[in-house]
Amino acid sequence: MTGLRAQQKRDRNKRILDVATSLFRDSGFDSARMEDIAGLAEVSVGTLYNYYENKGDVLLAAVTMEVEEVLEAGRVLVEAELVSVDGSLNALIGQYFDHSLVYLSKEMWRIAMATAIQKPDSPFSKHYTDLDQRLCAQVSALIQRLQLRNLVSAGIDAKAVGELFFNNLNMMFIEFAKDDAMTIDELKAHVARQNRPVANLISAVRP
Amino acid sequence: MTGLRAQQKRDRNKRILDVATSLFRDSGFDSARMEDIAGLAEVSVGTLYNYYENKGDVLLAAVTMEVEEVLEAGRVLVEAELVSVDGSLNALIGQYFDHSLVYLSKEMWRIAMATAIQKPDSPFSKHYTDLDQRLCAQVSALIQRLQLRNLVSAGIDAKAVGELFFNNLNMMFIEFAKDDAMTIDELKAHVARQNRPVANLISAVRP
DNA sequence: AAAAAATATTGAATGAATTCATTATTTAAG
DNA sequence: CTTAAATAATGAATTCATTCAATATTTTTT
Repeated sequence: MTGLRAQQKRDRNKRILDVATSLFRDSGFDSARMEDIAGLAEVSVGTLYNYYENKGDVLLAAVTMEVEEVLEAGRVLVEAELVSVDGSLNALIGQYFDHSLVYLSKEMWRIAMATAIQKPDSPFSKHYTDLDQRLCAQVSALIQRLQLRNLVSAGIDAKAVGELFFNNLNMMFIEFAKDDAMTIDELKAHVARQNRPVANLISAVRP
Repeated sequence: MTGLRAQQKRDRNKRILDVATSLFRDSGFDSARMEDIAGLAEVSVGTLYNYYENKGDVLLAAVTMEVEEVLEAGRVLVEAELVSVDGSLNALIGQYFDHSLVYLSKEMWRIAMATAIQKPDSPFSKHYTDLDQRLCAQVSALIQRLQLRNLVSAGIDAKAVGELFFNNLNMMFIEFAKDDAMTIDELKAHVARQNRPVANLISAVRP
């Protein structure tokens, strides 16, 4: 038995998250009022605030679900056949970007990222930051695996280079979210250009 | 003659900015109410909103002044004697970081960055983004100058590498602002480690 | 120098997020 | 199976950012 309370909590939480995600996507973040979310999820406003510290936190929770999926898909790619530094890196990063607008709008990303920066102590911000670190670790893991396969030169600090690549793609994703006119393909191309020189330099020449 | 209106505008604007900067630093962003800022600056709330679109914009204006100073100091460094890739890069970046907490608190940075992301169409957000681009261009300019001096290998895409370095330091600065416990020295050390492998790889071996 | 047009200022009104004292429900103890 | 303790839900009240119609000031025109 899970306990009645735990069950009810899970149910309410799911309802809140489902309702909020649709509202944010369909009406935009600002137009979705906490009262609306509470009403549609059949809880009171007070209860809503029992589950989430503030409106931004509700959004961050939705984004979080999305990133978990991206991480899982990325894990598969890192384990897969590795061809070249440039190729594998672009495949992984391209996958991140392709996944980003499936459930979420650019506006939702903007507000989620802004909230994570603005209130770093709120529980969901911490969770979001943790996801970022796992994504970063995934890029580093890719470089390390390429190194094990002798596709990256031995002397290279793979972790450091992975962080560099990740921070770059993360920053570029912020630029992408800020600019409604920018397409995913343009984003990919720009990041690929930035990565190329370093990817080439760290590539080991096969004996 | 400058015109009475223009003069009054400049005066009011200065008062608002001075008052707001102190209030944000001393009482924190949330505790500083728009009514307080207006009152101390001797204008009405309505007028305050004539000068700035929203509360975040007021903060962004303060941050903007600060970044202009950093840019100017950076310009001097880029023109100065260049020693090595690693050395020059760390000098420039270290300068950025050292300057960052002179007038502003970490909280002010967090909210400024969050606002710039969240409302990319507001005039001050555009201005802030523009400053970021100028900082980025400055890092690229450094790499290009190192290349002219034959300290960076000829074949390298200096602009791309500069962007990579910049996006990395920018992202790391966000992490720094999010973490109240992190010191500037820790930030510098971490970024230096991330840059080192690439700095070494692009360095030309002097003939 | 009066009138008209253009620009700015004002603060009360609005609306939405957030708080909190009260009330209700669930769980644990006797 | 009561009773007490612990948790959770509630929504009216509060607090602020933001808006806007009315008013005032400055500039331009005649």
